[in-house]
Amino acid sequence: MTIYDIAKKAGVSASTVSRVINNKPGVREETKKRIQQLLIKYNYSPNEAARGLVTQASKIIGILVDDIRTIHHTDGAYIIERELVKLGYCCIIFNTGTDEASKAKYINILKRRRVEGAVLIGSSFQVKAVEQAIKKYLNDTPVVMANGYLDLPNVYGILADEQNGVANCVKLLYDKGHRRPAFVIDLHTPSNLAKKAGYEQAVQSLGLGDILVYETNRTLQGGYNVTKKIMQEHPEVDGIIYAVDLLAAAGTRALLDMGISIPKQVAVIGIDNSIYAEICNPKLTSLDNKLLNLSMTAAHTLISALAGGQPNKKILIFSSIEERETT
Amino acid sequence: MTIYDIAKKAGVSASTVSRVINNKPGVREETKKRIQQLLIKYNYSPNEAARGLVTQASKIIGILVDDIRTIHHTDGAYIIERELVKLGYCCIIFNTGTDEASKAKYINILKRRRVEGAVLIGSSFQVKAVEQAIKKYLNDTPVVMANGYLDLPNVYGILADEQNGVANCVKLLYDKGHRRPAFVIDLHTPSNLAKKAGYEQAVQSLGLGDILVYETNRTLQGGYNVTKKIMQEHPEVDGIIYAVDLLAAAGTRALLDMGISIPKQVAVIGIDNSIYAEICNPKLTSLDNKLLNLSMTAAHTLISALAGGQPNKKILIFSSIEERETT
DNA sequence: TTGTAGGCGTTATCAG
DNA sequence: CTGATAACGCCTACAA
Repeated sequence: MTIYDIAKKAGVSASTVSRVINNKPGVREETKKRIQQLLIKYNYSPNEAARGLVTQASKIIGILVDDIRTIHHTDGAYIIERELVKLGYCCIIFNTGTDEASKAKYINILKRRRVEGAVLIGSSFQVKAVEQAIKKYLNDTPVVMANGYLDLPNVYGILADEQNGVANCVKLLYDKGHRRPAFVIDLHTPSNLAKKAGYEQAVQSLGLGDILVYETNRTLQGGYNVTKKIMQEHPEVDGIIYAVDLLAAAGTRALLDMGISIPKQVAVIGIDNSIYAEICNPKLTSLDNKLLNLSMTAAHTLISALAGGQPNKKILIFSSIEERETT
Repeated sequence: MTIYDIAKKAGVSASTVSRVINNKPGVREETKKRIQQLLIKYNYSPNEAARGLVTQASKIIGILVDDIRTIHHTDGAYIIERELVKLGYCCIIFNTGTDEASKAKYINILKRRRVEGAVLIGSSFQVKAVEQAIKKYLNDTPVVMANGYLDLPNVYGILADEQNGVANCVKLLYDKGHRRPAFVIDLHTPSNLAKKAGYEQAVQSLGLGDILVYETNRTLQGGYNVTKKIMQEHPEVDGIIYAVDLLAAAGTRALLDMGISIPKQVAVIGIDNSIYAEICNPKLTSLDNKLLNLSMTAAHTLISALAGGQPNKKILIFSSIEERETT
């Protein structure tokens, strides 16, 4: 069912039908009514692709998520979707994985779909390959990075101050008498590296001795095992900060299973302040990097840029520590 | 940059460029090379909307999610996306909320985008308004329902046998000596109502006395409060089944805070076998409704239908109980 | 091997 | 107030 079909049935031209559909003035009330009825009768729905072709506006936003295992990435995508749909946009969402080359590929796909804007969720987009792909394909399209930044004229970054945040976590432990903190990292994303840097910085400035950084993979088993390893190799450790709540949750359980009391003997801090932190027993103290705020800000930054505004190129969102039962 | 621009630079016609882009035969190797270089030099990317107009194929799949708070819905959407992107589709994702009317609206949006297929995630799509909207707008497009079904020729349903599953949970409690089970429900979705029916059926067939169904909202606080209420009003209760893991996790904590031992005094069972169940301490026994399997099956059903196959109209996925520490 | 012409479904710009 | 007509970017016969 096209506007031509409707036009024929109504005995008018396609342009008149188009006017009615788009609520343009200059159509006699009577013909308008007639056409509207036919539109309804035949369940006419405009073809947005054809429409976009002539208006040069796809009304599509591209969202790229680097790691769907990270609950606040997926949640963030939905938050952004919800804001943009209000303005009549539709969102195509891809999960790119952490591989650099494939990210560039997806940016090309966004170009082919002629997206009017893009949001890249996750700090791992902050790499050369993505920068080049944006320059190549999306250089005329506003791109908002949720927890990342690239120095390009059309790129806007919303960043969590994770380095300071983690440094503050170390200080919190210190203030509570925990002087031997360890740090657990999984992926080497810019975000995680910033957290690690915050840990190292605070440990050094407070003179807490050696840096104790342990690596694991982002699974409950990984968090569990690495925690046991830490305590075996360094029984003097009295506080552990984990790069994400998920690992902290597993670590908490490992400590408990080892008969270690929390937070008395060992304090635990997670990062993200996700639902995991609240479900955990004892409830996790967690660095709140303001996911919701960050995603909302990303959405509004994009909306502003889309409207021709001049949003801030770089916005820093301050984190805070949500204290619960593990510190 | 259009094929015309490239054609001009190459000194050929647009059709020749088109042939090269689409790898069609009948282009002299030399001109082909020349054109390919120009394509790369100018970062040409075909406009998929224009392409779709002429090929009558949007290569777009629509995914509708009813409730993004449900972690296995959002995860499911990503699983499905990942499968379809392999075949060159791109997915537009909307979260519709649980409101019936707005769901119909989104189905219309899918039509306007001329999606080639759709996946509806969540049992709450199993309603009249959606059925009518599909008939009206998507009657020629394969629609797969993840955990739902509607009796229309183009609709395929993948369903979890939650009623039996919950009945089996009651039996499990029974076998372990827990004879006064209660059930906690939040949303009145078809899925949750099936779970409730399973509970009631088993309680009756085992002759376990009165039906004890409590309602709450899907928050940790809700799960916590309702659990205390249950134990106050019915201290004889010795087992609680919660409609979702999230509530069970909160309930577990409430029981512990009341000094009730788990599972000795009161056993707990959640539903979804989500990560929440594993993070919880004690780890939750949970009804595994095979989310991953269900989403995968949905994806493959759609792919089969898209390819012109005749997938099963209705597939039942059998659940199982993952026993952990709360039973 | 290559080019021309027509059309996909719309909107926009003119005339009338 | 209404109707031709020409785009938008691409593909595909058909013709050369």
